[in-house]
This record gives sequence, C-alpha cells and structure tokens, in this order.
Amino acid sequence: MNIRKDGGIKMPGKIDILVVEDDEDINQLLCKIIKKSGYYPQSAYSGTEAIMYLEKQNWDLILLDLMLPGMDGKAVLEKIREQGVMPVIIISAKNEKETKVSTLRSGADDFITKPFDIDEVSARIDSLLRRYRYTNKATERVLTHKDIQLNSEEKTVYVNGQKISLTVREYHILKLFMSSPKKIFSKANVFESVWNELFYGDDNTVNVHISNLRNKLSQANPNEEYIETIWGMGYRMKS
Amino acid sequence: MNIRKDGGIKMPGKIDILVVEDDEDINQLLCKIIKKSGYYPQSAYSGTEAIMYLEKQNWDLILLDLMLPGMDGKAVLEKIREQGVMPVIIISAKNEKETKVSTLRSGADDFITKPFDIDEVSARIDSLLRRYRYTNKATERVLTHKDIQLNSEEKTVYVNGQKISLTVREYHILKLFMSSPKKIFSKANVFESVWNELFYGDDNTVNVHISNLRNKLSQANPNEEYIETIWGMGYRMKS
DNA sequence: GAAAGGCTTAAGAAATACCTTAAGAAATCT
DNA sequence: AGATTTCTTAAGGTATTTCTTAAGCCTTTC
Repeated sequence: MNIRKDGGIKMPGKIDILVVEDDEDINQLLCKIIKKSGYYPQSAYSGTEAIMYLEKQNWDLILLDLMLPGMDGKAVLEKIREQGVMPVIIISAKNEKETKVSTLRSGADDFITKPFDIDEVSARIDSLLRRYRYTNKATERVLTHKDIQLNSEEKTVYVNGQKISLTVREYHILKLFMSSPKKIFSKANVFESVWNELFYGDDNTVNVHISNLRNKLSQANPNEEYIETIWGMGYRMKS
Repeated sequence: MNIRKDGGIKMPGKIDILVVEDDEDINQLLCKIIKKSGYYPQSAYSGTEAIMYLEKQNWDLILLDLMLPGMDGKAVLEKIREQGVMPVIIISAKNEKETKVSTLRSGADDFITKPFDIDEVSARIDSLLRRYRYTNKATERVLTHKDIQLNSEEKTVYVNGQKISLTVREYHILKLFMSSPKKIFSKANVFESVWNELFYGDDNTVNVHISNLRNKLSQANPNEEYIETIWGMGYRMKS
C-alpha cells in the first residue's frame, strides 16, 4: 500500500497534515484548503486508517473529526497523545457543547465547527503551526557546521564570526542542508522541501539559489567550501 | 459559545485575564475595564466554559462570579487551585457576608461586591497583579533598550529623555518587541499577540501601526533607528 | 579528446513584500 | 451629542527578492 503520494521522506521544513474525516467531500475540501496553504495533506477516512498513518510517520498537525464510524474519535486522540506532542484541531458538528468542552479538556488544541469557513480553517491551521513552532523546544534552535552558525530563533546566520544576511529562500536552503549535514539532497528534494511544490524536472532555480548562497558564504570566508556538489546526485554540506 | 479567536501565544509581557460571569452586560463591562487597563480579557459565561479556558492556557488573573448557572462558582475556584497558583478576584452580590468569609478562606485573593465602582475594579486588578508579580519576578516592570525606557507599571515610554505618548496598540507592539529584543516577530506574531485575534493573511494594519510607532520614536530621537525590518521574516528591535 | 549532459554564473524581467499617506469608521472622552 | 482620538482600510509607490533565460564551463562517458 502506497501511503504517500509523493513517496517523500519527512523533510525538515515540509509540513505534513493528517486529515481524519469520514465524509469524503469534507475530507477532500479540507485537503484542498491545506494544499492551497502550501502544506501536504493526507486523507484518512476512519479511525483505524488514522492510527495506521500515525504509526507510519510523524505529522505536523492533525485535523480530527470526532464522529467517526467504527472507532471513536476520542480513541484516536488518545493514540495521538501517546505518540507525543502534536497539534490537533478537532472538527465537529455544531451544538455539541458537551463534546467541545470535554475534548478540549482531553488535549485538543483548537476547535472548528461544521459548517466551517474556509478562510478560518486556513487561519487556524497557520496559527496553530506558528504557536507550536514558537514553543516547541524539540527543534534545534541553533545549528552549527564548521564555522557556520544558524540561529533559527533569530533567523540569523554567522559565518566565520560575521553575520551574513540571506534571503528567505537562501535561509531555508541552508537550514535544510544543515539539519542533515551528511545527507545528499537532490534538486527535487530541495525544491519540494523549500518551495513546497512538486518538482517538474528541468528547472534551474535551485541551481541559481545555491549559487547565490555559496557566494554569500564564501564572501564571509573565502577559504572554505561549505556546500559541495555531488555530480548527478545533488548537494550536501562539505564535511 | 465563542471559543477565543486567537492564536494566543502566551507572550511575555502579555497579560491574560479570564472573566467568569454569567450576566452578559456585567461581563462586557468588566472586559472593557480590563482592556482599557492594557490587559487582555476573555469572557466565560458559565462554570463549564470557565474550566475549558482554564485548561486551554495559563491566565494571569481570574475574575470570578460566585453565582453561576449550572456549576457552582466554588467548584471553579477549586479547579483553579488544582491548576496552580493564580490570582483570583471574587465578584459577588452585596450582603452575602457568609460567602465572603468562606470564599476568602478557600483561596480567593480579593473580593469585589456588585454593584462595583469601575475605578475600584481597575485598581484592585492592578494591585493584585503587582503583588503577584513582585513574588513572581518573571515579568520585568521596566524594559530598556538603547535610550528607550518602557515602564509597564505606569505604561509610559521615554525616548532620549523625553516622554512620548503612544496609543494602546503602539504601546503593546513596542512592549512585545522589547520583551524579546533579539527575536524576530512576524506580522502574524505581532497581530495575534497584540490584537488577540486570528491572523488572516494579507493584512496591512500591523504595517501601519509599526509605521506610526516608528514615526513617534524617531520624532523623539531622529538619529536612531529602533525597529528594523527583516525582509520576508518580520520585525525586530535593532541592536 | 570530443560529445553530451549537468552545473554555474550573470543580467534583466517579474513577482512579492514592504512603506507611506490619507480618508472614512469606530471608539472614546467631555 | 459633539469633539477628539484611535483604528482600519485602501491605494500608490518603492525596494528587494525571486525567477527566467541564456551563454559558458566543467565532468563524465564513449
């Protein structure tokens, strides 16, 4: 069974969202909203399916309908909490006041009632992701490689003692490389991770940005080579 | 039931106050007073709702009416104490002498009787926060950066020796920046923190307020640049 | 060592993010 | 209720980044 459509590994910077909702139309709609926001949705149509996905990989956020056939939504929620700390937004029909209170109590982070406003869903997802990234200590705050220091809190990069200023794209690329310094990233990897879009073969933009990034890095320290090219494979931090 | 619309990151320096009162008019009035004092109120109209909010996040202070429909106010109070140490002000109708003694005994910090005087409420809130903050010490009362001095007790700001007058929004923005002077705040961060509402993407109000704030700051000292723009990322105090 | 395909670089075009201003709306004060 | 302050919204302009293109360079392969 092929779970991920893109066959993708969970990249840093790529945001995966699991949508647990039995109504097919609503599920599709939610996925559409998510995709439009630049994240990667995955549909699950039952509690059992949801749990399978939960065990398969980590998720950055979960949208969970409480009224599921078979397994109860609450059981899924418990499973999520077992799994670790993950942002959860509960979806539920209106006027289920009792449910609302008790689920928020049992560890949901936010709440959306059906019928929902598309923009609101989008905004709540964004907000929750921001909130988690703000408080989440799990992600390293400072990445170091050779004499590069990348501070993801201040979003600053120091090379050879001096601060260099990168554009957002350059910053994300560097962060991607530094988060797995031994890994080789193909152009497709970089593109899909940083741009959040599917990579369609013959594109030169990643090349260009890496070139610019290299320039800025070597401007701060001309004696070092930081990003190496693995011919026919991709790029990697030079160790 | 209106769950707060915020993306409420509990930022340092941002003071959240929960108002538990079933009478809608009184609740609104209290919220108004609180807002005017520069804090962030959240209405709860029942005991169950109150408890939900209690479990959702931490609160700096709670205003609690004892006469609630459904769940008793005392039960809420117990729940509060379970949750940890939080300042609580009890609101209650006059001439409930019995109640006054017993609730103060059960862990309330202060007591206001209806009908109340607006200034008195405001004063009691300030006083109680001050008392707690003295022992807490978590929040600085005077923030300093370059030649800016922000006194959160008096809610005054001095730049280059001279006092400048800011609007409430401007004040909060500046305070947010100064509370973490090295951190970059995105527009969404600023909006959700200062406005306490969900951020819906393409909004210009933060821009405008920051522009106004910059004008006022540079009017007091034209030679300095206090708030810098990090392109594509947000804003930050210039160091 | 020549051809092929991938890589790098530079420059102009397009897109995006940001800043300022001003005017109307809303809230607040008197 | 009228006056004042403050907030929001919209529009036009500026700055910066990002994308595209194309030409030249380098590595591999035959």
